[in-house]
Amino acid sequence: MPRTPEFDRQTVILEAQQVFWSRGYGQTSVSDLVAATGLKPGSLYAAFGSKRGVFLEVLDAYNHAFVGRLRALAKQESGALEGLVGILDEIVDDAATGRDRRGCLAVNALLEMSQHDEEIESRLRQHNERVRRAFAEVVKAAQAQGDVDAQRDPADIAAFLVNSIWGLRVMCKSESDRRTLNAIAAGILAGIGNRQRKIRLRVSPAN
Amino acid sequence: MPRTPEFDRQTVILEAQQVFWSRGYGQTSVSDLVAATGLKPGSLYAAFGSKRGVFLEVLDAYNHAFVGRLRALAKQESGALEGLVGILDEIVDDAATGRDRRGCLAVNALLEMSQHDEEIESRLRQHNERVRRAFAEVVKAAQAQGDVDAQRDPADIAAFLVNSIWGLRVMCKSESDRRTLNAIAAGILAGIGNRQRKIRLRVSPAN
DNA sequence: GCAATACTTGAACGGTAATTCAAGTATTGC
DNA sequence: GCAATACTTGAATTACCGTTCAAGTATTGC
Repeated sequence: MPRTPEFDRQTVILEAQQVFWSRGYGQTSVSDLVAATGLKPGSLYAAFGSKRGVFLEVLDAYNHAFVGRLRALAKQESGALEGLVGILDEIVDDAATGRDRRGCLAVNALLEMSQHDEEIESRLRQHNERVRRAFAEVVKAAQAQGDVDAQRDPADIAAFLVNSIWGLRVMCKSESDRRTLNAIAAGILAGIGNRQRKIRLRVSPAN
Repeated sequence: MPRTPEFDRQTVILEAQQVFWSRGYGQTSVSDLVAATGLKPGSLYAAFGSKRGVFLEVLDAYNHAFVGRLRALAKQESGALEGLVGILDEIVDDAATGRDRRGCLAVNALLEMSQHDEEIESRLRQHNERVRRAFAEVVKAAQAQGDVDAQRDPADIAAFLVNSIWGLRVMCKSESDRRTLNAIAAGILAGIGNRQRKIRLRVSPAN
């Protein structure tokens, strides 16, 4: 009897994610979402309730993807530190290439909205905690593998890592000099106690 | 002959700064500025041209104040590292008290506007460079005073410091646990090579 | 094919924002 | 005091945005 919906919810969310990520919440109009997803306003509102509803789902999808990646890293039997360095390296590379400068969707949302939208604030706080726990698991694995000082609390190291990455996610908006970015990454590795430099950042061609 | 203007430009800018800092650019309406400054729309537009004009001047004032503070620190004959730790400590304390969670006006502006406003982007890039140079001067002083490893490039350490502080300016939006924040600060100090912990963070009462 | 179902469509609505401008008003030098 | 000056005022203007809804349309089971 009923007609079946003509769109795939997850596809729509990923398309909307691109727009929100590039332009932020406030600068994204419903018209932009309509253009990006192909859904007309009525369908969008039937499916998600509001522009804000779309955004909340986009945020959840974003967090889920990143936490999933970290959990996979923590489960591996070796290379946890290499995995962390890989993530750092990727963020540095993203900043140095500097094509879009979109930064991190969650950081952008936190700064744009947490002040005046309690639901988004608490949602992002939950996301933040999940990310930090996931990082802590990876750090714990790296400690078990003898690559990170086992004396220090993994949660503390994870908090420092998240802080540093968030810094890079801001930095990428105005800095694309690879030498500078590598120096920052080196400082971060020193901060997690990797004094011996067992792991080095991949040195990419000069910027 | 002419009537003299009835307001003090700097006072108006500082009042506007409070509003932009608390609410961000997009969420601040001209009515908010009218309410905060006491100037009516017509006077505001006569004096600053546009809402954006007010914001640019606010941004300049903000940068000028912070850079001035750093330069004063660099000129002192001793205590450069203590000064840096003091700034860190202040930011941590601000985050832990978490009364307003306004973070850093420049970071907020960078994330909100740099993508779609080239003039603001380049202005903030200049500000960023000035801040980093000023930090580098303080680091140089700390090196001369024997408190920071003199082998490392002050500019690199400064970049790492700015990155870490920007991270904290994001972190304060969703984290106010003092233990966690102190752990982050400890990581930052480890990152600038303060292994011996000559300087400790002031330990404030539990959160 | 047909009726039932519910998805799709896009024009219209109400609200709000930034900006302008013509009228009002306070201050100045003489 | 007076005329000249230019600052102040706030209602009006223009534009856009999120949201709704009534009409249209495609799909399904029979």
